Amino acid sequence: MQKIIVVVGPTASGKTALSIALAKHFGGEIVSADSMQIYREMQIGTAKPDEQEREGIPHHLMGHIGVDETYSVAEYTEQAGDVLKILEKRKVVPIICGGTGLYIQHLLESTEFFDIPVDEKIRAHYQKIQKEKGNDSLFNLLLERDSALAAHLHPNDTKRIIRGLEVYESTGKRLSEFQKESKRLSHYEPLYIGLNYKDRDLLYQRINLRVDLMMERGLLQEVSNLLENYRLSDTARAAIGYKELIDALEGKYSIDDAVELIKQKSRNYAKRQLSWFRRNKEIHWFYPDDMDHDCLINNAINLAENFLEDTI
RNA sequence: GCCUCUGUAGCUCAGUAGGUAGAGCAGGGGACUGAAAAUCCCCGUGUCGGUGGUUCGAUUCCGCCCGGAGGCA
Repeated sequence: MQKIIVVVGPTASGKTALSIALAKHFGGEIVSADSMQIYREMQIGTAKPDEQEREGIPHHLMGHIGVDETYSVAEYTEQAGDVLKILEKRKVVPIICGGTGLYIQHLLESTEFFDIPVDEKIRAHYQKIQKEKGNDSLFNLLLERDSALAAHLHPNDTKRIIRGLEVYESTGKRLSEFQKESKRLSHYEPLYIGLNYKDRDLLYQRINLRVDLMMERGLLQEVSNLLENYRLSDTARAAIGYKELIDALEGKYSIDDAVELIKQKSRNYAKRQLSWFRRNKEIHWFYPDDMDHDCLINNAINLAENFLEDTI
């Protein structure tokens, strides 16, 4: 079993600083679990730590993808698995740090990822059905083909419904079957450390402040450069802060409105992240508004120390 | 000063041909197996600006008062 320290939490909760402190203390290396920090050319808006902030700690899976490329959990799971293997051989403690719950879950939580690539043709076909006949008739198709999957999906959840239909059509097997078979014993032993604010308003204030800071650091410039020099992939374009400024640059609304929207979307996102992470009962939560910074770091280090020493 | 429009949920606004009201957004909770910074679901009592009047009953009609916007001077 490979022991792994995992730092999770909503945006702007202080994950980066904590992960670097942990890495320094244990001679560990950081494995990012962030669906947007993977992009090489996106710096400011993704709050990617620069060289100085990294304090010489190696960061894996950060900035290793071009903005013209799409990316998904599948690639992440595979690449992160490889990185963890290498770190294990080198006897280096991996510190996974990131806010993308799905990536972390697939990497660590007993889920073998099955290899069923996207089939754009099938996808388009069902999207057309959805458009012409509506959500309900699409949902009924899934009910016929994979009722177990349909049972826990809402009829409006077309994204997942289409994925279910796509898997069935391209493999002849139900997605719910794949899901059942994907359970396996994990060979990872994670220690989850979560960061959250007791006072939600405080977290939101931090988010607002950080967006202003991003603008001061030249986010607008970064976005217009990307627009001029690259063809952004759909996944890269979906990044909060980029999407809104692109729309503003294209004249849909003012830059000021875009900035407000970015704050809004970031807050909404933080809430969704929390609802994802709260589900994981193994997380040891720390609250920066309940404890001073050094104290929090020391407590986290102590927790990790016990975890790493303890050889079960 | 006169005329017109307007004041309803934190915000933007519907609405009640008189029986005390509902959407979007915000906010809260949840879901999540190859788009996940994505996508989806659930949660709406608020002196209907104030005050008098008409009425069995007014947020709705009428008067006055107080905000706001526009027009004429």
